[in-house]
Amino acid sequence: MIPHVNFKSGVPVYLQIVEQVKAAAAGGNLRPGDALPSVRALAEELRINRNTAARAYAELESEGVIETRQGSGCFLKANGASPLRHAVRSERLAGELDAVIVQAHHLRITDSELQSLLKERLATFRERRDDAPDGQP
Amino acid sequence: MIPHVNFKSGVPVYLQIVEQVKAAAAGGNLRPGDALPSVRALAEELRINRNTAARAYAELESEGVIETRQGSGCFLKANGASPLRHAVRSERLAGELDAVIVQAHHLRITDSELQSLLKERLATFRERRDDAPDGQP
Amino acid sequence: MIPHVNFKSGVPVYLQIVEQVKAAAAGGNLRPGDALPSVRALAEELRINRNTAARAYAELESEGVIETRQGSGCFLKANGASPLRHAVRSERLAGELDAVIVQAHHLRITDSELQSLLKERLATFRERRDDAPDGQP
Amino acid sequence: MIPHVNFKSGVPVYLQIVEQVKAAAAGGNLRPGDALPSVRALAEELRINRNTAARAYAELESEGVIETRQGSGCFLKANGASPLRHAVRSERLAGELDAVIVQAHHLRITDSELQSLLKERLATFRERRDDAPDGQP
DNA sequence: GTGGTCTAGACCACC
DNA sequence: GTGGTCTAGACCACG
Repeated sequence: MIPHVNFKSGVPVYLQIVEQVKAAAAGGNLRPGDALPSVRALAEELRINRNTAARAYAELESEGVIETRQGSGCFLKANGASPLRHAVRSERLAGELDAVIVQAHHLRITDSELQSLLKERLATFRERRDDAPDGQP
Repeated sequence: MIPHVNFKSGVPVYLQIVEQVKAAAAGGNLRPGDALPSVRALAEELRINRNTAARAYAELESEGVIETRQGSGCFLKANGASPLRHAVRSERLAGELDAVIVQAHHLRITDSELQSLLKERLATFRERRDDAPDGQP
Repeated sequence: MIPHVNFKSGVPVYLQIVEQVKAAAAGGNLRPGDALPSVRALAEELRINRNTAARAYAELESEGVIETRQGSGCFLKANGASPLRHAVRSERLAGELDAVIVQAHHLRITDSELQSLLKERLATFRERRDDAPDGQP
Repeated sequence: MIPHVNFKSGVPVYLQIVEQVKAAAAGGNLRPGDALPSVRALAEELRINRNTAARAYAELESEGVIETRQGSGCFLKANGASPLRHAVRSERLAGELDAVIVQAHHLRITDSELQSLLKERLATFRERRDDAPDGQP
């Protein structure tokens, strides 16, 4: 699983990597236990500084998404029990949803269109997970 | 309509203002034609520099949310026809939704919980709009 | 290539820098690929704030004159194919020429004097370019 | 002779008026002795503040382009002898020409194209002057 | 080391 | 009175 970075987007490169690994984990392209490329391999592949790659992995580890085992590399962790209570977690998500709702309003997208869109995107993710039963094919 | 800012959140103050004005517009607390507080008044109220307030308004104007008239102040624009085609707009929103879905996965919130949450938040917004039929009374 | 700024002229410092870099590029003192002084070095040299220097470079980048690479510095871009059609470009220049013609009239400089003056200035520029075949030696 | 202003251009309204009056004088649409609209007529016509119109006229008067006679209005002055020596005047113009040359370079317009363009624009101005032998027709 | 962002103060242009 | 610009200081992100 090699992320793809856009140097001109203004979004920090290390964050682009973080987001893509998280998205791959959510979408099933990466499954618990799967190995990620080594820091130096990733750096070479994307033509980025090794520090930048290391920073992305450090961020992912601190978020509990991956696990680095000295000498063997980085691996996707199981989507373990979150340290936060369910109510807290859904509250956090509610904040993000509100932002999406606000933007939908300014994009003149109706409530029901938004709900359909969510349904559609969820289906896409589910499909992707089912198509990749053993991690990246 | 006076936004409320949190100086310790790390989120730039001017962006907090932008988001709150957009949310107020989407939630019905601000209606097209309504005047926003002047740059000076806002700055004094929030104890921030005038430039910070001005920057928030500049950003809102560049996003097409407000209109600024020299010497008279800033006013909420009608949520006019977006210059983008509908397909482009919903694609843009889909990207944001995907990010929410990814985060939901990492927060271990199921698809159906997410859908319920969206429904609930939409209801909250609708309610707010109906309670403020003439702007904030 | 170190620009020279005049603090009493009333012209914004950052714009003076922009103009001088553009003039150096046109006059051959700077050639594609040449490095510009770093933001910090330029600021120190001219005794200005780093932001002022950075703003000049930002403006130059947005005009497509230079290219800025994180961590390495700023470099003069090749005077690449303009995104505008030739007709549009010469129309834009015509507007500037008209302004010069108007001013010539108010300075009571005749048409033929103006034409000679242009010829003379063009020769000066050409000479400068020829004297600096490898950037400023 | 009623100028036309563009409120969205960012250029101060009073300066747009100044430039247009000067251009009209140079192009022959206004001739020495011609009357300009009164401050209040101009302000009403363009839907601008009377102060803005007055400021434009003040600027024109201080540049020696027009003359205000209390009670009778504003009139275009003869393009009187400039207080500056010829050398100074052509030096000033040379600076403006240099700026045009630099921009021509960035617009990838060749030296000879620039010279032709000047010739063409001068011809246009001359023609306009000849077509309007008695001021605005 | 590099460039970029956010906030701020002073000043200006406009109505 | 209104909003806008320029310069500045402190801090951050990146390589």
